[in-house]
Amino acid sequence: MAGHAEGVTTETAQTRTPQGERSRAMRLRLMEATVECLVELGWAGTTTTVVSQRAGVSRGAQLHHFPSKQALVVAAVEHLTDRRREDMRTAAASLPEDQRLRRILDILADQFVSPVFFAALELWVAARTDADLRDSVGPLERRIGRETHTYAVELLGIDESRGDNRQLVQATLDLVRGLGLAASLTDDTRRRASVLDSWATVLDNELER
Amino acid sequence: MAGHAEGVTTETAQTRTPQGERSRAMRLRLMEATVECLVELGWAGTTTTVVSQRAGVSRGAQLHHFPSKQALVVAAVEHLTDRRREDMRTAAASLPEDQRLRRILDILADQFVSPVFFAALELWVAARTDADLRDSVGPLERRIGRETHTYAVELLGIDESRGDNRQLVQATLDLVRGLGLAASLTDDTRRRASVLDSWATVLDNELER
DNA sequence: CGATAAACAATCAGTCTTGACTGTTTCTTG
DNA sequence: CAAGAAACAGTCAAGACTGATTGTTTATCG
Repeated sequence: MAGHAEGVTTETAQTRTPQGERSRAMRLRLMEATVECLVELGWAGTTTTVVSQRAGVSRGAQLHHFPSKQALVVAAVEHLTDRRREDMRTAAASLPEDQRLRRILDILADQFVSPVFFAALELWVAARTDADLRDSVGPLERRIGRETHTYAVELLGIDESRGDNRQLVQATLDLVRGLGLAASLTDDTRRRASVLDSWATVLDNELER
Repeated sequence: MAGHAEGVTTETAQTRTPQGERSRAMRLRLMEATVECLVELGWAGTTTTVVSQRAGVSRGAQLHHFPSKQALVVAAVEHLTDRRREDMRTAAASLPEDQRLRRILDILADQFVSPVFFAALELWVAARTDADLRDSVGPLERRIGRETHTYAVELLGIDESRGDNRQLVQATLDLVRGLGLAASLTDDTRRRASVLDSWATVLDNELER
């Protein structure tokens, strides 16, 4: 119904969302659905069909945005890193003065028992035996590792160049990764807390400040 | 028994292997092939067909021994635990006197960067989102965890009830697990060695003997 | 206002995996 | 030695997943 003389562009676009906006929202929905699927169904269970259904996006639209499962998943990983960063920033914002070190460990450990980590874990493991995926995930994971490391150093407020500080931070991150892996199969919140308690005192003794 | 004609049994069985023997050998081949497939191809790539081909066993024979993929994989996990135990025993047998602690860490860490661990990792992750598999793998993994823990305590020659010793051993095992996970994607032998170096000195300081 | 291009929907064909079925060989037992 | 049971081989049908193809709607530009 082209009311032949209306303000053409201005008035017809009353409730219309610009295509760029919709496109971005759709990409976001797809990526978040991908993450959800990874967490709930694992790598093998995360089929492109399931993702499209969960995202409420038609299969064609999905393939328009992400031409392959590979592309979809890689984008989802990218998206994941942002969420990880955000989570950490907000948690770190409200750090109390007392037991600061112990709280920092909790923040770091939480990174590796969260659904976000489980999704990343699925990718991680799948990438081990998939060359293409490894090429995408490997560098990305290294970048995240470095980011997390420098952020941990920042939180702890230590000088990396002194003594074994650098190795201790790395060990801490490897430790929480191991704890996260254990948590993926069994809920061992209590054990984890006790291990972190001990580790906090150890770090307090061993870090050079 | 058929007195006069015993030549029958003895002579006809010249090159014949008893069926129990063959059966066991075939089961073993299937399980080892399963482990190999898990390591090289990952969980999704480990199809029953591929396993049977690699084991040189017909598909029918395979299904005779293991009625489903589930059964095959669970059996392979059981088999895995034995290999893990053996590996550790043999490695621990030749422990030198000097730098004993550091060597012990290597033995433990090797457990988690070996193909054996990678195969177990595939199962571990797959079990997270597969209820049936989790019921089989969960208890088993806990058992192995306990075994490894007591063995580590034995190697270190410490009293678990003193101080934070118990937590420190657990942290050590969680650490090497985290290191193993990192190693699955990127070969970071050097970094791992440096982290373990620091960890050794930490343990040396913090363990109560 | 008309045309072009992008976004989207729906369907379909090819491939792979699983586990069941049927027939053959090998061992054990009376 | 014969009969029955177990081990084994090969084939096949059902189901699922991926990605390509074709047709329709929506936005932007001349």
